[in-house]
Amino acid sequence: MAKLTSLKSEKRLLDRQAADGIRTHILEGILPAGGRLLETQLSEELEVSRGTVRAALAQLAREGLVQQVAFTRWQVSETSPRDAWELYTLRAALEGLAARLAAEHGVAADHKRLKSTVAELTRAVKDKRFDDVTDIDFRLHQEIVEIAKHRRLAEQHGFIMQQVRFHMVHSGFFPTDYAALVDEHAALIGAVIERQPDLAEQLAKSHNEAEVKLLAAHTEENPRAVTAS
Amino acid sequence: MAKLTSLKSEKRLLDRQAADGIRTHILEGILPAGGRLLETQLSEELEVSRGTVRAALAQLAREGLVQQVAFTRWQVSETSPRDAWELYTLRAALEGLAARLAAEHGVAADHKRLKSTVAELTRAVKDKRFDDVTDIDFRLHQEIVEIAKHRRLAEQHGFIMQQVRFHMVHSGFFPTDYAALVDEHAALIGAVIERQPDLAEQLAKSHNEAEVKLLAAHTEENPRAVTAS
DNA sequence: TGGCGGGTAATCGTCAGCAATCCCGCGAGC
DNA sequence: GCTCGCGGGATTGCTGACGATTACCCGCCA
Repeated sequence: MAKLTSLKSEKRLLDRQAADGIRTHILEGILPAGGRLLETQLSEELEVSRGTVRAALAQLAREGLVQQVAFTRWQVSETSPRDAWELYTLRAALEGLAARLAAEHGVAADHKRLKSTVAELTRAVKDKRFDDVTDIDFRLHQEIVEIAKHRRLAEQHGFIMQQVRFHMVHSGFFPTDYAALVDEHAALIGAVIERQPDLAEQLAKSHNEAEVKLLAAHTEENPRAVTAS
Repeated sequence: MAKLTSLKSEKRLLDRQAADGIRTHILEGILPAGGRLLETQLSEELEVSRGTVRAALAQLAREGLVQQVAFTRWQVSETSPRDAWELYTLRAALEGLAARLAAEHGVAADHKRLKSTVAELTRAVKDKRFDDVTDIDFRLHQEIVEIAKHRRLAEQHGFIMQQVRFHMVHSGFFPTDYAALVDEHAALIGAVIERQPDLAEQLAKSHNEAEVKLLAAHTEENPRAVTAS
């Protein structure tokens, strides 16, 4: 059952390893939003050449975590309410498609996995392990996308979710109504398992719209909480 | 009224110019699908260093036009029916969102521009200038996306449309029912102008679904027309 | 036929260095 | 006081050469 993980791609492609390292730092909030990134400094810390660092930064720029100011500097992206709106609307569109496809193409094994993850989510909420809740939430959505068997969709969704995570870390926004969260996910997964594509798509979209409204309210109350200089 | 176009970003960023050059060659079909790309050869032809060529190729790989086989070769992407399905389903989701937003946020000037482009399209079909029809079709969808004022959506849509163009060139698939094409676009633009977000989204999606069905029929009739070794 | 090993060719990664550009502070001039 | 221009310093952009690593091809051999 357990898949073999490719022996290759272990050590190789140094630029991607470099990107992984920088990405982790950004996603964990160690590097502040808007913070500057120096090629020479990174190349010393990571012990790779400047060229490799440049390749890594270009990749991260494509992922939306880093911005390039030509001839001047690299910096960690900043977070604005506008970004949050873009992320959630785009996420809704992508996850709507993913939910539809998953409802159409999912097989028994997929359904089993989804049920298991929902159960995990429910348990984590009951136990008030809220850090775990967030992780499981992300994983659940990722599983739906994987079931959709759509390479480009999975890639785009991954980038978007990375930015969502980044935005959450730097804006201090987290879900509040955990009961509703569980209900919405349970309903979505139910629609997927019962092979109701239209309903699944609709639920995936409305789930995201609910979040974007919460977020809007949050940024109203906490204006300019994080935006750097 | 006319905006000033930035004086900068004209000549600079050699790696992007290199990417532009290679991209054009690929999109025009000069380089065959699956065709190999040699760093040394490209660097000679473009008269830039190999490092710059590598940066350009990495960019094109992120855009989906080129594939990297680690330590071995770069090659132009190949086209499969699966790719076509991915492109059209993803495109439907993105353009659905774009149409909805455009219907919600579009202003009079936007509506005027859309009407003008639809008129162009109608005229081109009437005159049987079918090359122009394809270009105007692409431009119309791009205008809707621009009206949506959604940076990430515009970026993703651009990449997808590039791949759609690539796939059309290499699979020899082009629209056939031009009357229906004009009707569908007119209906979509009408919904946008009349500010009917739900209808606009629905029309954008069904328009794409119609195309994916045509494409499926086409690849049934012409199996393996282009897929290289 | 199937496995082993060497040769070749291409990419991956490094390095030193120069060019191009931007940022910033200082001083001149109004 | 304010604006403007002008260098100097810092950082990125790009190059060329080089060695390291890897994949592919092909012949040898059992």
